[in-house]
Amino acid sequence: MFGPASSRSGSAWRPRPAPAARPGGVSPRSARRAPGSEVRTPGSPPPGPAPRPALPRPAHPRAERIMPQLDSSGGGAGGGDDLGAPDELLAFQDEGEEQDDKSRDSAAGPERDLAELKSSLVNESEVAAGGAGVAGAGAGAGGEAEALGRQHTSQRLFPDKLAESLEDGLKAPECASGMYKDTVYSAFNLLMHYPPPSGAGQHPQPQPPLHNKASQPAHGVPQLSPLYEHFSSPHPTPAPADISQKQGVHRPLQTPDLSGFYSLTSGSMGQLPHTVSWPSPPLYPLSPSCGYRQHFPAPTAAPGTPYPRFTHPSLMLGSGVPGHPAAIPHPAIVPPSGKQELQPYDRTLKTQAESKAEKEAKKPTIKKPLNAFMLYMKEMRAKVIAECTLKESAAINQILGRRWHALSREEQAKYYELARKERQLHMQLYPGWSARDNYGKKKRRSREKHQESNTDPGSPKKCRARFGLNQQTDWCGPCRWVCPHHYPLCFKLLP
DNA sequence: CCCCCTTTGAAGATG
DNA sequence: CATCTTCAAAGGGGG
Repeated sequence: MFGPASSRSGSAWRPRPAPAARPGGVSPRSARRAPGSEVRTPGSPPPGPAPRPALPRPAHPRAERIMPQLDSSGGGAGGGDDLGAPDELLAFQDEGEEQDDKSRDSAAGPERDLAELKSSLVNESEVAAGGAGVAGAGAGAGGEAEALGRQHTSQRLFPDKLAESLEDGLKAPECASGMYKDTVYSAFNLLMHYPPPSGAGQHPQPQPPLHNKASQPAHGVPQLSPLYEHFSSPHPTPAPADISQKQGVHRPLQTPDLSGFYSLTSGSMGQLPHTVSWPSPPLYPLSPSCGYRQHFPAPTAAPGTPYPRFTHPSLMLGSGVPGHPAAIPHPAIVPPSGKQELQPYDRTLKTQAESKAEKEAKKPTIKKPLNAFMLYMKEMRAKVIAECTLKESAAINQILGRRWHALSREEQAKYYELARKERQLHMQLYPGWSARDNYGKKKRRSREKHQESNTDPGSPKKCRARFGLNQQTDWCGPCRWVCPHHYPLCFKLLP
């Protein structure tokens, strides 16, 4: 068995994310938005993490967690038993079953049929789960609510344009099958969010300056770093940097071996052609108390120096001099806005007061390390885009989610392992960092907006309680979500 | 310009 | 302790 470990309880990895824990095949977050998905069968597990056996808590709050084990003798899920688990079956629903479900659903009405037809092209898992729900304990009104909820969700989440896009994209059988199997584990192409500080591509080929997504290759052709080129090809050729299109985050690639992450000895560094005069080792002190900032003064480099996007956190923090090339952001560190920082020339246009205020406001943000699925998405997104001619991330992510569940245990384990190393590296790079640091930076506005609104009916739970509805079988979300069953009641009672 | 959508997993917050 | 919430990536779309 394997699965992500949790530092929270110091417990073991749970076997696999159980799709059954998400009625209607939607995530908890989706469930909050999709009325029908709130319906839970009495015996069904809550959407939260499954109970896990306790393990010794690591000394460090963010200390290493137990890795997913390919060993099938692990507790709970031995051998292939998981494959027979109901929750797994849901994830592996195939086209045939989906067709049946769709046919069943199509009898509900033309309008719903249309919405279902559109949404089901991607939401097979939802449809399948809905069908399962009918057969399950939640049949009846709950199942109907769920179906209607899906309809509403589909209409809301996939307006015509997107639906058409999905239809086009999913015409390729591969896109709809959810059984993408030729996932090639490419460790180097995965994470490497925390590159060797030398910007130490083995190859001194110039890299494009930080650019926006307009300059990205169509359909997200993987942006391989020099390191990737080095490791993946005996005759590496210049390649564009691995750039986070949206945030300009440069994520050069590294060896998945953790030792490769950190053990950049002076000898190994010497082999790397420095495009900037990065300080000599130690480059990434491993001790949390090493105070690496003291070790790494801002490197000096001529303007236009290739590989300008990576820096040690300290370099980022200390690079406030306009025009100074030392402003090389670490991949995990981005301006709070999530946008690329102004280029030096732009910065010079700002007044000193503005710059000062901006500097104070724009303390760099250390991003969360990517989890296994995020790493998987990062690697496979380009493939899906190419195969399905889709561009919209929401649709692509749905496909990726299904493919993720279709992955074998071994394949998933690879990503869990990479994610574990990612966290470990992140923890060592930023010993004092906590995910709490980024809390509220995205949703603050929304939350504030909601708090300002006195008419906000609150959570579905509160909504149910307010109307005396059964928390288990009834759904009555906030009125803004327009519950097909209860919204008249909501609208009637709420101001 | 900013936020939404959509996915899973990790982890902080809350009751 | 169980549950809820937020944020990681991505990029088109919409207000």
